[in-house]
Amino acid sequence: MPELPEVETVRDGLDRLVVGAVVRDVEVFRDYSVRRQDGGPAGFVDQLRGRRLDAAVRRGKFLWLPLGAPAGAGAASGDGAALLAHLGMSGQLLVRDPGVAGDWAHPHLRVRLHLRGAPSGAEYLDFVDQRTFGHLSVVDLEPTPDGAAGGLGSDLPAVPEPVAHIGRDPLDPAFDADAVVAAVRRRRTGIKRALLDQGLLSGVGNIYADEALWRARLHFARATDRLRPVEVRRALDAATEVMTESLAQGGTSFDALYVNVNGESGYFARGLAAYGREGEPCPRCGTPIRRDAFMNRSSYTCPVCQPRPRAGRW
DNA sequence: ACCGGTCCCTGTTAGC
DNA sequence: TGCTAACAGGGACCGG
Repeated sequence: MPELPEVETVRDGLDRLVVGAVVRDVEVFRDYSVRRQDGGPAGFVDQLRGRRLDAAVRRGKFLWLPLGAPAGAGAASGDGAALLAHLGMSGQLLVRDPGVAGDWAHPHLRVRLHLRGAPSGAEYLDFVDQRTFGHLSVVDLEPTPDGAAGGLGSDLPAVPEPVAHIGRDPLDPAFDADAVVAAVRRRRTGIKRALLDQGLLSGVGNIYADEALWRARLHFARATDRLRPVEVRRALDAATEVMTESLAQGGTSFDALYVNVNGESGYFARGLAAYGREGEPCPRCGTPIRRDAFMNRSSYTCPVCQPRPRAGRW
């Protein structure tokens, strides 16, 4: 599934390959993929057709392309609008070369944008999504409360309305680790729940939460209000490290005209110390990794490096 | 305001 | 072999 580093790889690809293009036409093959759109599928098409893709911006796992009017048309009103995308767990954005696009169609193609004037010469931007947890919509931009850039990839101090309540992610230059440490410690919950809470910080999913906690040697159930600041900081720094390393590996594995996100990057083949490794030896101490049910999914820990807190003592 | 549980969706895999 | 059930998971949403 696309984690933050994969989404950043996609953002970078869109920045290079389709920013500057005008949307000639839009096809929606699966209404559910635009379920968040005001006005439904017809509204989606109407608000996108004829607009120019002006930038590629990301915060956490949300990705958006601010929209401009095509050359010769009047200026946009207000803070503008953007094409917002969330890839969910199986979404892909595929930039199609006219030489191979032809009648090529993926079985899970949900939305197709027809482009004109892309710097890469690409003809289509395809949204492919097997499990349809992802979605696209055209939304209004609103100013950021702190006046800093809304996300990575643009200096525009604005974010899509659905992103406004999401915290910055650890790869954002404006990410304030000290402030996040303090906010985490004000919560009364477990550390993993806090890491996954997009309101505190964004972009950390189940996999990276487990990897970060393994690196920081913290059990997922440790109480946030009883952790020392240095321990919370260690978890945040570990999350940043894991994502930075993954980005370095994933960013080079995709073809220039095929911006791909399918969870099969090199990272998953060799980078994971704990996640998905039940029964396999901890890379640090050799103890078999343990799997626990947690929040209707799984958590992987080393029972020695990450001892479970005992009630009333931690 | 905070916190935790449930649901959305589909393809793959495990188990009977 | 064929069926069912579990599983993967971010975030909207809802009730306490």
